[in-house]
Amino acid sequence: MVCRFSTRLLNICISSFCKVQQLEKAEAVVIDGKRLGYLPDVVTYNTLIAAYCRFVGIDAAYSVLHRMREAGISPDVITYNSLIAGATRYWLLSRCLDLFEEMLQAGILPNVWSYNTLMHCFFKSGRPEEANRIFQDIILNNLSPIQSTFNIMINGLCKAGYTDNALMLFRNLHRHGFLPQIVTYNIVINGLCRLGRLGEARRILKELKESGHVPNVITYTTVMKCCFRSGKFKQGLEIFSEMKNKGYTFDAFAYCTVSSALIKRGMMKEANDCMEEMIRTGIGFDLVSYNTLINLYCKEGKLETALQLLDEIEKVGIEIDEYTHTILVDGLCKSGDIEGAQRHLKHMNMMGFQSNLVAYNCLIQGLCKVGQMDYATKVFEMMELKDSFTYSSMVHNLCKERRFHSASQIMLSCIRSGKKILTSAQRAVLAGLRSSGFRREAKKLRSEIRMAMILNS
DNA sequence: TTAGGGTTAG
Repeated sequence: MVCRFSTRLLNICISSFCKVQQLEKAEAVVIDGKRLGYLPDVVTYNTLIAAYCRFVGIDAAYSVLHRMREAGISPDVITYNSLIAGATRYWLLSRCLDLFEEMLQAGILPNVWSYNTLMHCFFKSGRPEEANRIFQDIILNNLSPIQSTFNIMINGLCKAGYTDNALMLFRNLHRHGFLPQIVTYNIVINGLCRLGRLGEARRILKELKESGHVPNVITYTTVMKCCFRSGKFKQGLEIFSEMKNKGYTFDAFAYCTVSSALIKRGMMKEANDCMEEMIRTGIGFDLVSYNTLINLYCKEGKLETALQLLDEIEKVGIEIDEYTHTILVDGLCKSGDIEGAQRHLKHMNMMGFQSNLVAYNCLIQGLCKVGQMDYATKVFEMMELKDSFTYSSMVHNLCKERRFHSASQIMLSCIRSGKKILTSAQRAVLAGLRSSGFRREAKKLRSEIRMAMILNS
């Protein structure tokens, strides 16, 4: 009895350290506990696995699983749920599915959280139809959905571009016997803010307050980000200041948001001050904080310092992600080291990063900037996945080189594929054709654009 | 134990 009570205390202590990202201290408690005769149990290992997934990486979490098995403790449904959530965090869909299968093979019955996590994983991997199938299974097969089931669904729908369906589900929550939680409100506000639907977001924020909830740190960060995104820079900074007064700047989120907004506006000194303030406050650095700092160094032209920081991240044991790589590819391009950027992109591909679209867009920009337009065209043609950025960059840069016919072809293929192109890019092509004596072609292009838009609507 | 906020390209 005494031992069980102490192990429970031990686990509470470990959990507290894990929550504030102090994994070394959590491990030290495990060691001390063992020395005193209190052996770690399944809760101890589950807590550590969840923390390693969150703050370090999936491989580190697997080594805890290995230690757990060596200690003769069998993983349970919570262990698997944590690992599946960890794999989701790192975009490893096939690993999620393997883990789910492994759990079934081990005779462990999945609970509603296992399904929730799998649903989240499908959404994150860009497979909303499969996520919806799981959601329907949960509802129709009476697998006792919980509030989180709906939160994950609403969030997934928003992120997958089905914001209006998400809003419908949000409005119909009561039919399933639930009321929106603060989390639900935050999800919907964020979904609307991302689309620039500020008026509706404001209305939901009003509803949140009227329903007796108090906006929390996440509501604040969401609204602040929304201000920066919609050009209301001063208002964003005012929210940051209010957050400080309320004690809502206890983690890295607000600092990273503000620093990045300052970097985008070229306010490097202020961005530096912001990150330094975060360091002074004693907030631990996670991957996003490191990425923000690397971006700051890159934009200041301090490539060496940025690369030194990479070593530091490696020493801490954090696995870098596609953001880190993309920031470096962009930094290398902007410093004129195109070969270095290409090498890095190749390395990124070899590492199996599939979300490399932004990195390729950076390379195209970099090549255009150093006048290698033909090479940029080759890269453009080779790219399997392209977005509005890719097309707009190509069109703008071709126009700069007065290659208006090539620009008009690329612009048309963009519009025909249903993607938007910057209005400024459209104007540049049309004006370029006209000014270089191709008035008839410009007129024809205008009607082709109109036709493509009608066919896509 | 799990869900919501922060980091990249014009």
